[in-house]
Amino acid sequence: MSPHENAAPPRPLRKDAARNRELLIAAARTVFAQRGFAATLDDVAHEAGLGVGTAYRHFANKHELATAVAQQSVDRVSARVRELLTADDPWQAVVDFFEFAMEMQSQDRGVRETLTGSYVWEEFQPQFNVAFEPLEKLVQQAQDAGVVREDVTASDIGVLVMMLCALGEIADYAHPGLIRRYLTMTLEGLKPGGAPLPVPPLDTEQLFTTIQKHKTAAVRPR
Amino acid sequence: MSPHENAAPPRPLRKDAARNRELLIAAARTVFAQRGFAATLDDVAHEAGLGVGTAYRHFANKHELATAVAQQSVDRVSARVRELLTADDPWQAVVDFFEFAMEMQSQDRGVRETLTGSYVWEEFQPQFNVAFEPLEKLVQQAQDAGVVREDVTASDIGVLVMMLCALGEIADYAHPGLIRRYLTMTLEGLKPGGAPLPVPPLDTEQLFTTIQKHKTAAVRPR
Amino acid sequence: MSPHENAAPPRPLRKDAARNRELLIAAARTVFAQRGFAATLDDVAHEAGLGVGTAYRHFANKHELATAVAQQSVDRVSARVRELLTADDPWQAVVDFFEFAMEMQSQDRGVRETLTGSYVWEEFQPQFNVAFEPLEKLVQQAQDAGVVREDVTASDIGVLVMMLCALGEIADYAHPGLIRRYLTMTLEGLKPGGAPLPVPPLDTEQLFTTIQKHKTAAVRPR
Amino acid sequence: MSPHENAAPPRPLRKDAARNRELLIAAARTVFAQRGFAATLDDVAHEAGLGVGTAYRHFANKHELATAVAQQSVDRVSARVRELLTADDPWQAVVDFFEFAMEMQSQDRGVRETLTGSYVWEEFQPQFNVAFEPLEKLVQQAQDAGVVREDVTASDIGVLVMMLCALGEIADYAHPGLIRRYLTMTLEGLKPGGAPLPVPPLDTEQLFTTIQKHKTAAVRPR
DNA sequence: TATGAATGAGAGTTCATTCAT
DNA sequence: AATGAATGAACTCTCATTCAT
Repeated sequence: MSPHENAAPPRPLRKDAARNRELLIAAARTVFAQRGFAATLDDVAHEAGLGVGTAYRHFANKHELATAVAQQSVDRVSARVRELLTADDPWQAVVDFFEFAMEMQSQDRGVRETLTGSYVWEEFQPQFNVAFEPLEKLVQQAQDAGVVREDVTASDIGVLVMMLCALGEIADYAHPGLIRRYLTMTLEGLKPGGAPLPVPPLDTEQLFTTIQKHKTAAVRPR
Repeated sequence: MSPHENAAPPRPLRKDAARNRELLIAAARTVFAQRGFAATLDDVAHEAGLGVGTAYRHFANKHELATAVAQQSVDRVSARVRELLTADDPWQAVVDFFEFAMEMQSQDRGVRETLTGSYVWEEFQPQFNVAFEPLEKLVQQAQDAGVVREDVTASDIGVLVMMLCALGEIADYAHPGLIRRYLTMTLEGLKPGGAPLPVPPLDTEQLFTTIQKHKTAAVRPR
Repeated sequence: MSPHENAAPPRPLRKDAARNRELLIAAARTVFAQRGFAATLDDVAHEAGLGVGTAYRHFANKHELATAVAQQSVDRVSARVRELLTADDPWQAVVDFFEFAMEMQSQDRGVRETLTGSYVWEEFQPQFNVAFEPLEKLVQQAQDAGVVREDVTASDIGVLVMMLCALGEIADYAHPGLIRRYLTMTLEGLKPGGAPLPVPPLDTEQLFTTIQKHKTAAVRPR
Repeated sequence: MSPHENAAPPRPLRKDAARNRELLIAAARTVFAQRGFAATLDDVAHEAGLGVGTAYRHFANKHELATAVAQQSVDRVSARVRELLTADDPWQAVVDFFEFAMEMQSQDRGVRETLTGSYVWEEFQPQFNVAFEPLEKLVQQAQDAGVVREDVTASDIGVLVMMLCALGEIADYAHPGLIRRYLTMTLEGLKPGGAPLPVPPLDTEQLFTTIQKHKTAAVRPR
């Protein structure tokens, strides 16, 4: 690289710009975690020690920033699932996955609002798929081991996590731990030997699209 | 005896006014059902073919109208539970109760937002209790018949319904019927013989209070 | 030393923002001067060539802007009183003070509404006191010279100004100058030798509090 | 009068209608006295035990009712002045007039708002004149007795009363009696021997018109 | 005729987004 | 590139006045 770089600005992202992006996402996580997506972008920007304008330089609008936050969360889930793929006990791996997801949401109202579909956005899809691939393997392993009913899919797990998050959204603040009661019941439903499921599951694509559709109806950006 | 009668309405309400009140609640149900409680009172009023002022004559504010809508829904649930108390098959009664609740929420985003706690209000408590009393009996009957695990309570049913509603909120519009898949799984979790539940349930009062607290954090009336 | 400096403005305020703030206060003075505090903040903002939102960026609400306007007026009075303290003729200084106050109010319905107590606010008190200190000296000087009756206080002057303003409020627009007629009569009442005053005056604090109380009853901010 | 009166309805006012009119004015006096003209016509009507509609049957709008109230007040003043015309001591008569007016306003915020010009209306004029005629005589008597300066008129008295009322509006609630202090000073200004008045007074007509103009600017009926 | 329900323009305030500095 | 000031549509709620019952 020549030292005359002023001549060629189009580098992907200047170092401080990249840093600001991360600052913003971190601030957004903090703020959204506490007050949900109802929080102001002004608040997020100031939490990051930046101006609103800067936020808009990095993210087209509030939803995009929210999506970025959500993506990071999903990335963390992805990573965890991949770890769990190498676990010894396939059933425990499934349980651990649920517990990890519960742990995440219990800390973060933004995550809950995301998983409950109040606020996701189109650009979200890639990460979504990335997370579901290993989850499918995790489920398959458990099914191969005969500890999870055959007719259950990764998208079912996604749905069940979301339902549990809905509870977390309401009860976790006042009664942390309560969610474990319903997690236990939910896990019962995954074990083999239950009544046949009357309706086929969504595939990953459908699940994503469905959440999309919902949010579009729910939130109208100005 | 309607549970509302303790309220002792100061005057019987003029015939047209009573009709408009109903019109407003109906309109509110329609509008809130489609667009959630984010919808404007203006919209509700116009859906009812009335002016905003009229809405404000009947309801002190948006929350009160929302509460009225929610109360009607809860009343319908109450009534249904009481019917089911006389059913022959106690398990089927429980299933029917879930299906009724699902049917209701599937039609109505307002109901879902109510059950998910985004928008309930203090005055709501009496109805809430009225609905839970017979539900406790329903659970007891099923437990006496040995078809529901002993450690499950009415408040658990409430929580599970709420979780299923969260799914309805997202998926029902695009995939009506999908919810039956997860209802089936959920019901598995109620059957006797499952793993012990690691955490005690909330009692009815706690459940109500918890939903209250949540909503207070989420929605700030002006 | 300006009396405002204790306030310690967090930041020096960007140049354009500072200008807009002044524009707003100026516009507010103009608009409130003509139409009183009943005028809309929308109107004020547009008079300033700005949007409402801008007004709300600078002032938390209408009252705060009104207070800012009122403070400027009181500051002008303060300054004038201080000047008059050095005048040669103590009686003429008192007269000049009244005339200055009349001149001010005659131009400005906002000032009148302030002095008549329709719209003052808590934060206003410091300025109020700052204005009354030198006024007390002015009165004392006149009493030492034997041209004002001994039992009269600065708060009396305040009250009399207010009463004259009430007249200005009604008559000044149509009959500018008329107020001088009643000012003359009022001044007669200040001269030594009159009938004893049957009731003690308020002190400065009481006067302020009284105006406060009144306004609180009259105006209810939302 | 024939007993067949149903045949001829166009009598000036049916007895109960007349009674309702009085009920309304009485209620308006009560309500306006306490809360000023900011009070709702609904409130006035209910205070009278009637519906708003009835209020509108008797008075074209809020202002007209306010005017009716004001008229009664002025009538009471008129009557009192006429009484005082026969008093022995012409100076005391003037003093008594002021005291009567102060007494009235001290009880009634509506009166104050009327006399301060916040809320009078066109139809008011006749009563206004009726009140001023005897007042002129009262002043003349005092001047003939040499106890009031020659260049003072009835309209001056009106103006001074109004100014004192402005004080009452602010201070009377918290400091009843304080007004007597300023009444004393005001009366000093009326005694012969003062500095010449630099501006001629308004005549009654002008005074009325001036108050009119003011109010038109101040209050904009919708 | 009396009632009180209905109306709707308007007020104060918020906040996502734009844009001048 | 970063800032934060400006914008204005939108939202909730009030109340003088009208009108159906």
